[in-house]
Amino acid sequence: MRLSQQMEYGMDDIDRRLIAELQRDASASYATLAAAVGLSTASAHDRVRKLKERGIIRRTTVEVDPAALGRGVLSYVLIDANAWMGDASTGDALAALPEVEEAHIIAGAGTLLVKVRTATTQDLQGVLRRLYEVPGVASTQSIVVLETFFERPVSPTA
Amino acid sequence: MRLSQQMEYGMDDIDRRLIAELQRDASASYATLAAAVGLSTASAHDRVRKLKERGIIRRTTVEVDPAALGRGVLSYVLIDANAWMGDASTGDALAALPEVEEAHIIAGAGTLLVKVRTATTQDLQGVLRRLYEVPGVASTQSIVVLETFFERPVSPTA
DNA sequence: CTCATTGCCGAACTGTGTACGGCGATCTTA
DNA sequence: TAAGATCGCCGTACACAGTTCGGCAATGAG
Repeated sequence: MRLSQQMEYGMDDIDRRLIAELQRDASASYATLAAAVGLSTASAHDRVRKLKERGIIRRTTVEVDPAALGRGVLSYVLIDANAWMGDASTGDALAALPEVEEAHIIAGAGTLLVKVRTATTQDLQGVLRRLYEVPGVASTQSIVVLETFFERPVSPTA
Repeated sequence: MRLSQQMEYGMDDIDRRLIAELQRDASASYATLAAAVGLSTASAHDRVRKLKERGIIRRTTVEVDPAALGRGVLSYVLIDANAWMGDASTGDALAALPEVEEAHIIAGAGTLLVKVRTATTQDLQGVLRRLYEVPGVASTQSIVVLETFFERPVSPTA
């Protein structure tokens, strides 16, 4: 076992560059992908296959313009609870709301933090009403995003 | 011009189902993709190509396990400003920090909201120190995520 | 020193992406 | 109402890319 920077995932620098390329354009051919990292097509294919097998690459997906889907307004909602909300049932109840994109349990003042995308601020109002129907929700505090500088994938570079 | 639910993007139900399938697995073949929505291979190919041309599908990418990249700790940082931070230079300065995944200008109490991924909470400390070097940053308030219920793509369904 | 393991490569095969032409329906316009 | 244009859908064919296979060299273990 050799020394590792944080934990042993068996990732070397070529793997990180492969991930960076795939994050940029997962539709690129294995030939161009291999050329970008200085490997043969077969080797690049091997490495990407292993990254998927190990669960490091979870899936290949598409990034969509939220406004085109009627989700042009981004908000974050802090939730205070009057009961324990750490069980899976809470996650299921939040996942049932299609406008909720992320749901986290947090440390500090509040209890929950959810990321919400709606068409309008009126629709955010509707989501808040449905949030109050989730067991344990005592109060909410909404943060509406006026402008987004950037949203990008996890950086593979240290 | 027919009536639309929110704004005219020329999206019909088949387009939304195609997007949902691609979000689930963008590596699927056009044959299986077409079968999932009840179309021929050529038609599915046509629709996806147009969705990309119109910018509705921005890119195909991969979802990566953040922990494997040394980004196992997720935090949100609220920033209060003592100067105007709405210019692009602020966005550039934040984008220079690889741990910052999102940066937004928000309404309400604070001024900025950034999403940060680090290996440890000590590393979050380091990011905060560098955040204070960004012009305009007066104070910060960190929200550390203890557990994530889910993170998922934008829902194409109404 | 020998063996096992690992990562890399070239080449062949198979499947898929991609482009093309034609068909029918819908909407426009005269 | 009739004629034309536009749009979406489809089947087909070809070239390209994904995928697999066997072999080679380097590394590490026994």
